[in-house]
Amino acid sequence: LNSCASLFSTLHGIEIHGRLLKTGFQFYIPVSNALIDMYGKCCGPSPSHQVFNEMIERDVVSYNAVLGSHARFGKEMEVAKRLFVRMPFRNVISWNAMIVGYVNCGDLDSARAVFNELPARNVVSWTTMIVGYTKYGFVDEARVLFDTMPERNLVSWTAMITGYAQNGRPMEALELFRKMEAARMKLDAITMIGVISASAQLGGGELAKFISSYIEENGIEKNTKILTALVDMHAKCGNMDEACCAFDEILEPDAFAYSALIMGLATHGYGVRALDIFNRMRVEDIKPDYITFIGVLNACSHAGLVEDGLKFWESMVRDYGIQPGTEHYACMVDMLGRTGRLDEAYKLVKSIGVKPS
RNA sequence: AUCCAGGGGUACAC
Repeated sequence: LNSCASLFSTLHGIEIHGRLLKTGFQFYIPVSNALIDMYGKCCGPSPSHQVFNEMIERDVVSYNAVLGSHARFGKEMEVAKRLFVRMPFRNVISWNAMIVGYVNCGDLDSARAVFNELPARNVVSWTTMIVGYTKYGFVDEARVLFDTMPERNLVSWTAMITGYAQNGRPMEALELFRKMEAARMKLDAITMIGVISASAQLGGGELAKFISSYIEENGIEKNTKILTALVDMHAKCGNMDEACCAFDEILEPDAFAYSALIMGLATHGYGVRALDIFNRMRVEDIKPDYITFIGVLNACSHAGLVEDGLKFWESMVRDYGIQPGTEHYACMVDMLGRTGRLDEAYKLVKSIGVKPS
């Protein structure tokens, strides 16, 4: 059931549910608890509730699992709160589930209120608050929590590093990375993504080399996300050869990976190569998205491929149903402007429904 | 090992 939950494999979950009823295993509380959790993760609160209601005897985990089904995405926090206050059992996990819900709906004040009331906070409570603050740009508030929490683990460090990286503060991200190193902590792939992203923002070739070899030497798992981050980093640090090598290591590149490579090639003026990669993406049947087209139009703009640019601009809306955003307009205006087609550029600006930036 | 926290790609000009 746990595997079904993490794979969102509802059909297998339902099949197992059926077998449990035949074998009588549903009367073993942990099994029904796992069922509640599986349904909550795969299908949402209603089937969870149904299993919960059919139980003869429930424990705190049963309540937490059904609470999680409501709170997880931060929708239904009203329901979650009602359940939370009338639950007969409650532990730190119940409180944390409420904090997660409030964080995920952007209600940081409520998250903080729950956190403040929580009698016995654990490392998850603290880390969830740190993530909440950084997600909404309050990096310094997050850092205060990070510095005052009684104990930190890998996830807390990663949350703080990623928070800095995502908020455009790469120096501080790397400073924490150095501290982890100095403390001889073992880093994992998720931590490294924040570190790679920070290095990409700094854009130094030496740093990029160091990071690459660090990943090799420490046996960091080279999954698609790591490799995509490396493509981006090498491109931003001016080493397109390394960027391409990283891309070639990706077994099944997705839209993120293609976009990172296309954008890197575009930035360096390799318009034709960028369009080549875009074409390969079509052949491999990977659906380009909003961001892919920023790279594609950017490639046309930087390489002066105006006719291609106009073609992709139309195709974007017609074939892929992507509504142009400010970035796409900017690429087009830039492209037309650079090649002296100023009246067309002007017409395009005037055609933007909303106020142009 | 029945329930809670960390993940990559985003335009132009200066």
